[in-house]
Amino acid sequence: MNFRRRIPSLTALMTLEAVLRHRSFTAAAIELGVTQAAVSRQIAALEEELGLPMFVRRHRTIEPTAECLTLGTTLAQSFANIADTVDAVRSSQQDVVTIGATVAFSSFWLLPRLAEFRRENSGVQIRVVSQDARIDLDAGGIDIAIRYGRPPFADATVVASQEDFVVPVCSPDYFRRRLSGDLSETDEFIETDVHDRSWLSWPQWAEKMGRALRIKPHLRFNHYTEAIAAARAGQGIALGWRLLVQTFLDDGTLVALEMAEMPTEDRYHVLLPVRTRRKPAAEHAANWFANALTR
Amino acid sequence: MNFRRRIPSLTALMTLEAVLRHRSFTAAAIELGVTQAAVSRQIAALEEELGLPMFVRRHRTIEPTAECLTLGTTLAQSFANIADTVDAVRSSQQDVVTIGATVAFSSFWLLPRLAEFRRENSGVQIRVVSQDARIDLDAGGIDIAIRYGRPPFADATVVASQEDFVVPVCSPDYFRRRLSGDLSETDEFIETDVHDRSWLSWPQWAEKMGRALRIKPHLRFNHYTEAIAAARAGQGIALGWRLLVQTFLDDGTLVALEMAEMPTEDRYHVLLPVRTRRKPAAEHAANWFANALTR
DNA sequence: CCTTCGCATTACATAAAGTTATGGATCGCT
DNA sequence: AGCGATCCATAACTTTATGTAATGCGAAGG
Repeated sequence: MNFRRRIPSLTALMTLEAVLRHRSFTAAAIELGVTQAAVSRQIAALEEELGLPMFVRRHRTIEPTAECLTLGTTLAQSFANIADTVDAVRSSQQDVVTIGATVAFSSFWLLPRLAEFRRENSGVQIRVVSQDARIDLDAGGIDIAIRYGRPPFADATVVASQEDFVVPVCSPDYFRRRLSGDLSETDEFIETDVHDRSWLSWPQWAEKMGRALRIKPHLRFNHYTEAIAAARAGQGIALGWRLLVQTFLDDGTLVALEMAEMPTEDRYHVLLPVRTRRKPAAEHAANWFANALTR
Repeated sequence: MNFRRRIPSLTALMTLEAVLRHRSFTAAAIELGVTQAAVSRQIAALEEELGLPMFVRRHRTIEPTAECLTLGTTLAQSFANIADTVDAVRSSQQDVVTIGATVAFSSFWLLPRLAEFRRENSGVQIRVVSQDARIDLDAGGIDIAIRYGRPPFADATVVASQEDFVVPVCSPDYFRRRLSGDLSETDEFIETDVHDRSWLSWPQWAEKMGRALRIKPHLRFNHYTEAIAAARAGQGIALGWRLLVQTFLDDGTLVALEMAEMPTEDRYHVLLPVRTRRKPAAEHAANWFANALTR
């Protein structure tokens, strides 16, 4: 029962199964995410180990040997059984829903609403994965993504979407300290450095609002959460995405400097994966958050 | 069907199966031939990957989780299937040596010598593939070929070669019935129709021997074995390749009509494949038959 | 209290796997 | 006939996965 001694390299066997299915080293390499040379190496090593050819090499094509067909059939079945069981075991965590969002969205919008979600859905655990890098739903592991951008999304189905508005915000204290009136170059601006085309910087905001204003940021941060924290601490004016800063406007730790709010071109989307498995709990949670987002 | 993406490290899965069977990291490590630390590492990595515990660690003992039991059952079955199939594929070929030769060579030379080979190599099975069409060693499935022709052969390495001689042969009965002396047009000639440039027909023999003889064959066959059988049955004279008909000359069922034997331009070759894998048993058998051929 | 035992962890070593660059062979096309 | 395309093979080098030695921790039992 010592499988380690009886079975050749499982990497090579997995490679064999892919080559046999594709009838091509190159196509198998693409699926496996390695180079043709790596596949050639694995097949050669396996043939050496078994003392048997697996493929007859012909010009631009290969033919499997009888032994290869025999072995390949078993491998395909065995790997499918293993993969299915792994999937089943993973999804036995049926009641854990993993949500992916940006750090700012997660902090400002999602977390304050988790308590309410939990009260209404006591049987479901939420796990939050926050990262500013784009969440890839095809990679699996994420049940719901909340993404800022414009559809269509190759990896996702849009459950709901919500536009937003941008408005300059600052603390009440800063508001009292400055001269009333329009923004001017004597104001202290807080900028967030985000290298994403959907992001809005201060100069872009001024241009879109038609302001003849040369804005030189007084403070710069690489996370929006920090920029907003600085604004709330009275250190200047930051651009506020209404949906994200609404809780602070409500509790008075931030005030809007203008009545006019500029609509954003991009929107927030609640997304479900198109290619990876969906849990029922995840679909239910997605609907809940979609309602909360569009309310 | 991309198993590589769906299945965690197969090394870790194989480790899990062993740990579950032994209910012990340390005992599994011994079976796997690694250290306990390596096992600990693999299980930890798998638990991390799956996001689930596989074992509950207790004092000096471990208990598998329900998920571990589920997964372990599938793994044990899948690895057993793979191992059994690998074993079957290996042993189906390891001690079977397949020799390819023409039907005539197989019948007249090879088969009479198989008994002796078997006596001296009781662990090796010989399988004979006889066909008059050329044996392609590149196609696989043939371990040794015995081929009549001239090197070089693109698909083969020559282990040994042996020239032959051609001589007219007939049965002793036919020999007594004919007028003594040179062959004449009153003799009954048995011809074999073979469309191969290495073959020798009666007119070609007469020309090469400088005989002013118009030979019109009395009988024609498409297999040389039949031509020789007809000659032994007293129905005429056939061209005899010494190596092939030697056993009949020895047992008296055929006699040579002339002392002069014409050397053939082509030779017999014992060949091993250059491109497909060689079995140790096949190389040994090739040497045995090479010795027998050149003896 | 001390010892034992079995898993956990860390820093390091190395085997296994993968990559880049290049070659060879055999088609098909001009 | 020459050239280009395509697909597998191979060698030298790189990266990743796996394994090891040393040590630690914790919970029993004597």
